[in-house]
Amino acid sequence: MSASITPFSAVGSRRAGQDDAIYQRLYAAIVEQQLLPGTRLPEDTLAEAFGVSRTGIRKVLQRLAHERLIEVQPNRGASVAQPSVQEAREVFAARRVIECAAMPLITAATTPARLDVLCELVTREHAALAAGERAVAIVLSGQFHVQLLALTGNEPLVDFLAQLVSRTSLIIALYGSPATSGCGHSEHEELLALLARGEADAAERWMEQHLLEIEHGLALVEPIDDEPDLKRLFTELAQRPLREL
Amino acid sequence: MSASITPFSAVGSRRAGQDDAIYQRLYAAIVEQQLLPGTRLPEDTLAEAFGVSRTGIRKVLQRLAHERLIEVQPNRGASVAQPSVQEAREVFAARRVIECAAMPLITAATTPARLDVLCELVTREHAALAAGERAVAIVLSGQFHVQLLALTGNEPLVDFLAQLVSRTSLIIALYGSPATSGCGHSEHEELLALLARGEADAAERWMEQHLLEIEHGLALVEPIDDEPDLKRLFTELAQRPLREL
DNA sequence: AGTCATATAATTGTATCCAAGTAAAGCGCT
DNA sequence: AGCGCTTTACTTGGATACAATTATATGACT
Repeated sequence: MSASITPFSAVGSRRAGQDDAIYQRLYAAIVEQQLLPGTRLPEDTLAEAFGVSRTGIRKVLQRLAHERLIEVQPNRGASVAQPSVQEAREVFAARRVIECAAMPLITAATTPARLDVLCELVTREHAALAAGERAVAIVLSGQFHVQLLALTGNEPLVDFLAQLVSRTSLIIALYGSPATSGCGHSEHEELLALLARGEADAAERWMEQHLLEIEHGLALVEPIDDEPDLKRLFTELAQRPLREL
Repeated sequence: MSASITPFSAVGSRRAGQDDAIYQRLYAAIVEQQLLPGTRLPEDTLAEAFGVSRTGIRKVLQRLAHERLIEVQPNRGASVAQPSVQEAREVFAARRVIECAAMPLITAATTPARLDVLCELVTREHAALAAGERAVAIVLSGQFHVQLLALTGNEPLVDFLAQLVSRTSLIIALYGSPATSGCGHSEHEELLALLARGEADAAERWMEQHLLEIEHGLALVEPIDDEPDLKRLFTELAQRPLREL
């Protein structure tokens, strides 16, 4: 019963074509962590699954590749992107630069009606969290950040942040513990309070702290490869004393 | 004798394919204002010109469309983008947010060797301007801004700014007078001096002023459509008294 | 003359086909 | 058993052919 997870950027006035639906489905599946990082995406399989030819699939994959949600190795095909530790750090650093710097503009553009929209997103986020839908909560948490920046009315900035937020979903999937639910419990509400009072500087500091907390809640260490891990795991397992289950 | 104008973003580790060369040529032609905004880009013509099939061309066009350098109307084809006045304002606003906010990071990352790289860009910009190559000067001026942000080492940010800078070329082509040569005469050197002295705050203020000056040097008014203009032009021309050439 | 409808030309959208490249399996050898 | 080579299967890369859509030009009608 998840709300429709649509890509944030409308990408101009390009009206939705046939393959746009395929894009949105894949996009949603990735950011909702149904397709985990590393999952291979063969063109044939997708074409068959969506009932179209490989041509249409390739267009969609290209778009996702440009948005860095999938990685395409030449002659090897596409798979859901696995951001490296450095990439992850850069994504967070970029988010800090943009979201903090835009905070004065956001505060200036705040109106009660617009606050309501954000408040509703927070409510839905809490509901998803309460229902145990962690992945949906992460997406909603990201949408909060995007909708927040949307108050600036600056489409290029919003599109770019939407991209960074999408990549953040991948990063959480890779480096987060099962407990990491996007942003902290009721932190977003704190920001709304600051905005309602028009405290731009405090809001900016809050955002920096908020993003730092999320980043520091991750285990940003390069995951070990499967090969040596398996070897060690087996020898370790062979030498382990037997224990009844 | 223009230096190779390559797209700033390396777009990951995706090694250059065959169509990447086509992309770079089209990219350069657009930002150098050889292909002016509004120019139609039929797939057949391009395919024939580059000696490849339409398949490869479409991939390139899709990428350019994603970067907002061309506009693709469904069933109508692609043409060089014509940013609206609002788009232009948003591009500049986005640049102000990013480039100003990143200035502390840039100042911190400044080293003499890196300043030399920037200084050389300024030199080449002046040389192009002196040689009357206005379009090249605009591109070099843009590269200065991108290389500046590259000091942060933040790839997502740099890629995004590169996109904004490219769009700035289009905006200048549409709303600039023949005199607008990207950035002011020897302004960039002023910034380098500030960076050398490590004055982060002054550098940030300088950048804001710099970008505002560029924007205000443009005639950001919606261009009149050709239709009524042509009618008026012809009647005006018909009633004009004859004059010997 | 102006306008609407039709027909034609041009361009894009999509599917299918063949070639090329890469990874994996199979085989023989040391 | 381990290592290297060859072959096979699979996947993508690119081109071509056909269908769909749009814009233009032509013509008849008001």
